[in-house]
Amino acid sequence: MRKIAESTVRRLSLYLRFLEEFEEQGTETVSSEALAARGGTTSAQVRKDLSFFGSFGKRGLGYSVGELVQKLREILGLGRTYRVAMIGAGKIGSALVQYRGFLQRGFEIVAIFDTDASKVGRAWNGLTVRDIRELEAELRRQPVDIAVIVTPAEAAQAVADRCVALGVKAVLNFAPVQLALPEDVVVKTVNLALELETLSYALTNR
Amino acid sequence: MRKIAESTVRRLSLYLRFLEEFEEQGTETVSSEALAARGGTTSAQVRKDLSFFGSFGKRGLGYSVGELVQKLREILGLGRTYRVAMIGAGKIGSALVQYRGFLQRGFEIVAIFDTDASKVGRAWNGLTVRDIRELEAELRRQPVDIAVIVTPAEAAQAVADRCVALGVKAVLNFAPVQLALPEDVVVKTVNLALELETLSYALTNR
DNA sequence: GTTTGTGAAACGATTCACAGCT
DNA sequence: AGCTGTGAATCGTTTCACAAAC
Repeated sequence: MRKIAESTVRRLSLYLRFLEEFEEQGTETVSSEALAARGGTTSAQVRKDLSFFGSFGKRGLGYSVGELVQKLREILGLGRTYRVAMIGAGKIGSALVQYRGFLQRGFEIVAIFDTDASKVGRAWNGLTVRDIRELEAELRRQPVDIAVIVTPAEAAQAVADRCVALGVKAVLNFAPVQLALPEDVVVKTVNLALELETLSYALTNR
Repeated sequence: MRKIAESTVRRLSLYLRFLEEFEEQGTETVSSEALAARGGTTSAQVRKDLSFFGSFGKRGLGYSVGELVQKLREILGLGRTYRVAMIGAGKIGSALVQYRGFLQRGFEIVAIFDTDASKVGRAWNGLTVRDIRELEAELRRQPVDIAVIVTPAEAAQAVADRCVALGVKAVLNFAPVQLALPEDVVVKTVNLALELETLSYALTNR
């Protein structure tokens, strides 16, 4: 498949959210204009984004909400369940484990790891926190698709390497470091410091 | 000042992180090539990014680490402290309040709000959780620069509007909604569902 | 009449490549 | 000799504008 820009994929994900809202409200048909208004973009952008994957609309009419939801789920690969390992059972890990949106969108947390002896053995949302030393044994027993890394900065690279060695092909990284991983592994880093500093920049320069 | 791309600002923030590491290691001088290697970009990119703000290097030599750190802090507006209100005292809010990086970079949380009566009155990291009904009174007594929104999706827009009415000029939004705010207000949204879906897309299309 | 789908044009960001300074 | 700073060239994304479909 032709290479699609990350910005396009992010917008598709947004469109899906809006379409689900329209669906709940019982709206059956939506124009690129309406979708654009909801998402702060332009109708041409919406149409171009969709056009990379096919033509899903009817001229003069717009898009069937249900059909487009279906198509977007397919495009984004949301038709299946992803198995997720959470690495780090600190505050953020704990918040993520309880985040409904995870399961709602088909991301199932199947294991949690930590180094801290006082956390190991505790039950979290029905899952037992395991010692990080059991990572290899556990992920061989039940492989995962995605590793969510919520460790301190110093531990992140090493633990990511171990996950990759175990066949993990996608990493969602909350540790404030730039992970160096093979390029066939997808890495998304959420870096709070970065977000704060772009806010700071914007506040300063206006 | 000339409009600078968001991607540029994010890279500057990354460079700053790397330079601080170099500083700790006692490195005094760094080339655009070295910075680029650390950050996964190119030397030309580094030089171009910096050139928007001045010329900080010495030809034939590179950049003084200490000087460049200083300059970047200035550019990013990190020379001051920002006062932050946390709105929502759920799991994520609680994780953020304890996040060291906040204070470390000059972002001081001065108030926490929630609707939940069982949370109101509790002390969190030395701060008392207040009833959201006190938002106006409290933010008038001690104005803040930034509101961090960690409420459920349904509550986010209304609470953001109230903050903006109180003069808040920057919002960091963790609620999974697209906030509609006046364009002189800077909004950064961290949307976990979006990150997961871009991972899903990348896993599917390769 | 309305709205899509899409080439073409405009715009913006990155990379190239080299003159100029140390 | 080495490395920056920056115009020019390239590449990628967004916007325009209109013919085609309903």
